Amino acid sequence: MAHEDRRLAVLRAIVEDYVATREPVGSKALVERHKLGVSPATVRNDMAVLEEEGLIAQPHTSAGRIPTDKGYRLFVDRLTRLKPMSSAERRAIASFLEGAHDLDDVINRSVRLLAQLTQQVAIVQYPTLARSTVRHIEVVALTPSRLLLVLILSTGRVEQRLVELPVELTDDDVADLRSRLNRAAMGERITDAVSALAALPQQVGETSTPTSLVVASLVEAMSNHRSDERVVVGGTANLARFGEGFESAIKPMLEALEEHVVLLKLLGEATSPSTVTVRIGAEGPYEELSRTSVVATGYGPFDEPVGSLGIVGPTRMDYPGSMAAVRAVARYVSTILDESRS
Amino acid sequence: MAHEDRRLAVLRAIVEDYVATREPVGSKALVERHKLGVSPATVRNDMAVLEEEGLIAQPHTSAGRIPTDKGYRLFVDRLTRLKPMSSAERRAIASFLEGAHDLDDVINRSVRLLAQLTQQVAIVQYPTLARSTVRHIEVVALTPSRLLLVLILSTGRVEQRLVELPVELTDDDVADLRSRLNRAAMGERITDAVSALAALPQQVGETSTPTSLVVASLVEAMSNHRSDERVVVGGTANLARFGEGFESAIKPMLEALEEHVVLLKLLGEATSPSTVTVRIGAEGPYEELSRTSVVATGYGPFDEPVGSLGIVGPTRMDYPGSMAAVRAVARYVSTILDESRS
DNA sequence: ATTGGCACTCGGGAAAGTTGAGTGCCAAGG
DNA sequence: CCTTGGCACTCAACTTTCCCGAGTGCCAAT
Repeated sequence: MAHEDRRLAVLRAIVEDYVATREPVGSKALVERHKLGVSPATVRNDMAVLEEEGLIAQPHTSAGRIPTDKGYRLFVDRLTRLKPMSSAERRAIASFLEGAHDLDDVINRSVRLLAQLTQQVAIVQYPTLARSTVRHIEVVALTPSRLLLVLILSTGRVEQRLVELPVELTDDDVADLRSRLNRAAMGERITDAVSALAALPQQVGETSTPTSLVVASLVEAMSNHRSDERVVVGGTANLARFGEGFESAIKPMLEALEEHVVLLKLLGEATSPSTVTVRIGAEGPYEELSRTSVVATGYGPFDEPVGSLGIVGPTRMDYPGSMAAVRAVARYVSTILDESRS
Repeated sequence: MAHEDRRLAVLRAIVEDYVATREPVGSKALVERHKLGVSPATVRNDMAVLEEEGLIAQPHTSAGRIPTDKGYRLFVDRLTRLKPMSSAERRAIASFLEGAHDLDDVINRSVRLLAQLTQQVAIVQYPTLARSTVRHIEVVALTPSRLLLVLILSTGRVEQRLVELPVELTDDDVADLRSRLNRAAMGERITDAVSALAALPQQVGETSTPTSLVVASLVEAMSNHRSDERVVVGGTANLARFGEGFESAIKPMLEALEEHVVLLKLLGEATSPSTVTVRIGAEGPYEELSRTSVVATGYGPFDEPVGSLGIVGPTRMDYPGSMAAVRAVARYVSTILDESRS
């Protein structure tokens, strides 16, 4: 139907205006700002229908309409044409990220960049251990009975563990241990490395104490959930900008941002690098965040995502813009990581 | 003079009440809540004097008094008796921090702890590189021409650097390099290690390219300012609690918290572990933070501080409590670090 | 020096009034 | 059957006015 189309156009207009002005939008203002080719009265009729469908609502009787969560949902699902980044923006992104060398740098720059592009709070997850492969295991004897294990992964991540041994090792023991560990685990995926390592002690058939202790510690480091939970947050100052009636939501936001577990859960839904996932308001599991939305995606080689990144902001946000920015940054991060892996 | 003493008592009472109630305190309320043994009229006279001295002020003519920055200053300098932590608190701190193993853990737990104890925003700086000694340098060949340098320091910090070489190295070359580097730098302080390393290439008199590249990279890692700038922030959610008229200050706060350089500058004044430094309001260099105070101290062995930690909050804060908490946490962190260094 | 008394100030909350954007509905016109 | 201009109605939010009472400064008495 022709009417159906126009109603959607009206919805889109409402969303766009509301996002831009932060104020309920009325029929008159709508026809003025968008050339809809119909009169306010007609728009009012359409609005009535949209309201019946639960896509928009009025804060109070004599006010304009604002989109509901459902309205935003429909908007992002069907009415959003991803606006490509301007070439200036592309260049800015590229040059900003290319200055980075080590992993920390890439991650930190990404958060800042994303926060700046979207003017929202940005979240970037460190590459998960699960997907990466072991590049090297270093064993350093701090004292004869105290070892520092350094685990170097393909993504550039470095994990460290201290092990206290009940016996003293000679330098040769250490060198032997190192080479055995590396022979078993190098190049393997974490999961495979874990099993390969687990098989080690028996294989060698020595007095298993030191080796098994070391292995246990390594396995622990590899399956360490805490490390998998590493995320970096940036652009918190943008929270203040939300202001104007959003104050009540700011506290739960700040709390969530400190709870990295929560953040990971929010990001967790979006692992595929090929899609940008949007969670709107109360769609998520957290009551307190019912007025915030999350725009996220995965990064890494697209058949094998290694992490997620995204932004968090009020439900009233610029979805097309955010989605474009999130996607763009994710792509660049993917490329950079890929280069450094070569 | 006897009057002098009472006036100070009045100032203390004003500070305490204002901190507790967040509201300007009047003469009548004062005598009711504190047994000063004098009448409101007398207190009013004292107040007039205090106001003349610039220690207190009235927001508007017919209101109670609030302390000025100068008033707080005098309060913390002369009227604060550090209240010791309760033994329950001590135990809580100890058990909370003792669960930590690696350095990251200690730092992260400390921030949380400090934020929780003070109900303010907490900042903890990573141990500076400058003071630590080199424990081990690991060289890993990722490809024949690509080295990963891992620098392990006495504080448990691990720095990594990638080096691209114009030539290819054999495993023996790498092993040789590693042992030479370690012989030169191990056990040295960063500063000494830098010079020792710088002397290396000539000493050996080889075609200096790979070695000097590696050395340059190591030196860079050691003098890396970015790493020295590492700070962790926690308890941001407490910002929301400040609320009620403090909203205008919340944005600059959030901004400052993202600018780690700023934070370091704030902490930088307080490096000695034996003193707790307090910066009140406009005493600091940042215009925007004129309504916030910093309570900080150094940690580490007291003759050789390795880092600082502290809290940031509104000028209207519980100074005695904050100072006690900051000091307590700094002490525990010092102990823990000391143990793990043994 | 301290204190009770007293006139004065003034921020801020309650009550009342005003405005105008926005709505829903209806009847007329394509 | 959809669109449109007209119209009466609603109600949040702003402005104005009013009032109260906490708090002050000053003074005269002790």
